[in-house]
Amino acid sequence: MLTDRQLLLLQLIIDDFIETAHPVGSRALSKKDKIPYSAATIRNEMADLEELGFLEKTHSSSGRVPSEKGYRYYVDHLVSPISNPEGIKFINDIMKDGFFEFEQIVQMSAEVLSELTNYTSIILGPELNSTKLKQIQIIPLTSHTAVAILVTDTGHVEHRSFSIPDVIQPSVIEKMVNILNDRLQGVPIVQLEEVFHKEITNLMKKYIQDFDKSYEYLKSIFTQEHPVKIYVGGKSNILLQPEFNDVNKIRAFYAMMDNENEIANLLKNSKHGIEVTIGNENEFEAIKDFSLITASYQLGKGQLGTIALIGPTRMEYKKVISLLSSLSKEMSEALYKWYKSYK
Amino acid sequence: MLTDRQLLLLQLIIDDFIETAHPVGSRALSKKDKIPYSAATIRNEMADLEELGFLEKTHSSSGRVPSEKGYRYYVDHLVSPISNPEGIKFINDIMKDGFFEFEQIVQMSAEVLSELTNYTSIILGPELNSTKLKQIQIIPLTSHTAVAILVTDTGHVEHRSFSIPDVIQPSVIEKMVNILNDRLQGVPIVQLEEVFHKEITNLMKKYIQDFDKSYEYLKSIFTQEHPVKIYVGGKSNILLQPEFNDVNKIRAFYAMMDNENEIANLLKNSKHGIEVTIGNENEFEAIKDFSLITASYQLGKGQLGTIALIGPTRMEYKKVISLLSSLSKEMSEALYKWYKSYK
DNA sequence: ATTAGCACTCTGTCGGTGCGAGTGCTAACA
DNA sequence: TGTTAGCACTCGCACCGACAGAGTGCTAAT
Repeated sequence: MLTDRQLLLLQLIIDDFIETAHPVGSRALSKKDKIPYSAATIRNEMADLEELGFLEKTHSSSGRVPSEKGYRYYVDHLVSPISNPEGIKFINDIMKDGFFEFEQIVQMSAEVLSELTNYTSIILGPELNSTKLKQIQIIPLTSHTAVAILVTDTGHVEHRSFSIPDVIQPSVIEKMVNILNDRLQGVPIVQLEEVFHKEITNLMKKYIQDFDKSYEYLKSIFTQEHPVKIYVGGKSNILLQPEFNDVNKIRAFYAMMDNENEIANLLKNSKHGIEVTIGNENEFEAIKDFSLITASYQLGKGQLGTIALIGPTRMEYKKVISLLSSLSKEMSEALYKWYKSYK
Repeated sequence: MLTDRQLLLLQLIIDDFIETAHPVGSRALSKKDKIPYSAATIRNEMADLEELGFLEKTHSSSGRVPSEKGYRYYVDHLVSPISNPEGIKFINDIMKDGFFEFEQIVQMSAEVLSELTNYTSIILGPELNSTKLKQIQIIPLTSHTAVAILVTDTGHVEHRSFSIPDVIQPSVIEKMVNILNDRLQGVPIVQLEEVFHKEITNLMKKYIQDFDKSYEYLKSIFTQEHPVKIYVGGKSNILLQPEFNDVNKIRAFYAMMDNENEIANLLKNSKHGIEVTIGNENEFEAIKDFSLITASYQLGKGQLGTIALIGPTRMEYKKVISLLSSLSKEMSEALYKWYKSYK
C-alpha cells in the first residue's frame, strides 16, 4: 500500500510530466509549494515508487517518468476530473442549434472534441446490430437503374443505387416496396439480407409476377456493404505532440487511421461509462504507444455508440475525462431531442 | 539556347536526382554509359547550367540539384513519358467491373492512382456549375421530417433531410414534387436556390394551398450547402518520401489536406489536358514545396472534373504523366459507359 | 525519519579533426 | 578552341573528447 506522501509525489510527478513531457527530477519537485521535503527524501521515495513499478527512468541518471502502471494508478485513484466551464459552455453552445441529421450532430461533436483537447477524436455510429430499418423507398432513376433509400430508426438515411430489369412497371415497384416495408420494418440492418432471403422471397413470388427476374437486382440492395460509419476529428492534432517527432511513429499512426475497419475494431468492445486504456493495455499493436479514452453515448431506445479520444499515453487525463463525459452526456441529450422530434 | 550536351546532362542529372534524392556530382555522372566526357568537362557545363538557372547547389561544394526552372524545362522539353504496361493493365482490370455509382468509379480511381504512384491522389467531382438536376424526390419520414433525394445528370445521388410543417398531406407533397421536377429539371445545381426562389414560388402559390407555410421548409432543401466532393487516395504516401522527414513539413501537408476547401481551390482552375505546376509556380503557399499534376476527365456531356497527383517537386514525372493521362482516359471511358447505361 | 553532502552517471552540446565527395580554376593537351 | 588532368579548396558529416547540467544513490550527520 502506498503512503500518503507517495501518493502525493506520484500525482505531482505525473501531473508534471503530462504538462512538460520532460522527466521529473527530485530537485525540481522539492521546490514545489506543496512539497516540504528535501530532494533527498524525494529521491528515496522515488526509488521506492520505481521499485513498485509506478515510475521508470529513461536512463540510469535521468529523472522519473510514469510507467503504464503508474498512469493506470493515476487514472484509477489520483485523477480528480477538473471541471472545464469554457469547454462545456462551448459544447452547449454548439449543441443548442437544431440539427436535421444524426450525422451533423456526430460530426460536429467529433470536431468540437478534437478542437478542445488537441487530440484525435473518433466517434463510432450506433452499433449496427441494434439499428433497425424504419423505412425503405425505391425511386426509379432511368429505365434500368434505381436508387433505394433506407432509413433507420436512428434517422440515418442511406441511398444505394442498383440496376433494375429492363421491363418493370412502376406499379410493380410500388407493390414490391410495400411488401418490403411491411416485412422489413423493425428488422436490424445486419439481418436484412437474411430476412429478405428467407421471408420475402416467397411472399414476392406469390404477389409479383415474374419476380425471379427481379430477385437478383433487389437482393443487391441488401447485400451491398453497410460500412460502419466513423467520424474522425483532428487527425493531424497528434503531430502537435512532442513524442511524435519521430516520422516512423507518425507513419504508423496514419497507417492505422487510414484503416477504418481497424478503428472500428478498436472501439467496438466498449461498454457503458468512461474507459481508459493505456498503451499496451490495449490489445492492438498499432496503438501500444497511445492511450485511448472511450465513452458511450446513447441514442433513443438504448442504442449505444462510442465516442473516443486517442492521444499519447502522456495525456491530459484530468481535462479529457471530464470533457468526454460532458460531451457524451450532451451528445446523448442532443440526440435524444433530435430523436424525439424525429419520431 | 542550350546545346545538345547541356540538354543531355540536364536530363540525366534530373533523372538521377529524381531517382535517388541525392545531389548529383560530376564524377558519378561522367561514369555513366551515355557520357563520354570527363568530370571536368561536366563541371564546366554544370556551372553554365547553374548560371542559366536550371541547377542549384545545396552548398558551395555539393553536387547539383534541379531548380524549379530546371524541372520546368525538364517537364516541357525533356520528359518522354514512358509507357507503363503493368500500370495500364491494372487500371484496365479495375475499370472492367461494372459500377453502379459515379462515386465508386472515382474513389476507386483515386486509390488505384495513389497505389501505382506512391503519391497522394486527389479527384475533384465534376464542376458544379455544369452539373444539372435530373430529378428530385421527397419522401416523408415522420409527421414532420422528410428527406429530399436529388439526382444529378451525372448520376450523383444526394439526400438532404429537412423538416416539414405539421399538417401537410402526402398528396400535397406529391403535387409540390411534380412542380419541382417540372421546373427544376436541367437547372444547374448551383442555381437551384435562385430558380426556386424566382420561378417556383409563385407557381406554388397558385397551385398549393397555404404554400407560405411550407416555403421556408422547402427552401432549406436548396440552401443546404452543396459541398464539392473530393476523393483522396494515399494520404499517407507522402510520408514515404525522404524529403518529408521533417515533421513540420508533414504538419503543413496534413493541415492542408484536412481543409477540403483549400484543395478544391487548388484544383478548380484546371483546364483540358495535363498540367504540371512545380513548387512556387503554384499560387498557394501551402504547396510551395510540392508539385501538382492535374488532368481533366470528362463526363457525359462535356462536364469536366479534375484528377490530380500531389508529391514532392522531385516527382517521377516520366511515369506519372503517362499514368495520369491513361487513367484520365480510362476514367472518362468508364464514366461514359456508365453514363450511357444510366441514361 | 530526514536531510546534507558527495561521488558518480548519463545526456547533450560544443569545438576540433579527418575523411569523402565535390567544386573551381589553371595549365597542358589534341 | 574544346577537352582534360591535376590540385587546392570547401562543405557536410561522422567521430571524438571535454565539459556542463541534471539527476541519482549512498553515507553519515542531525
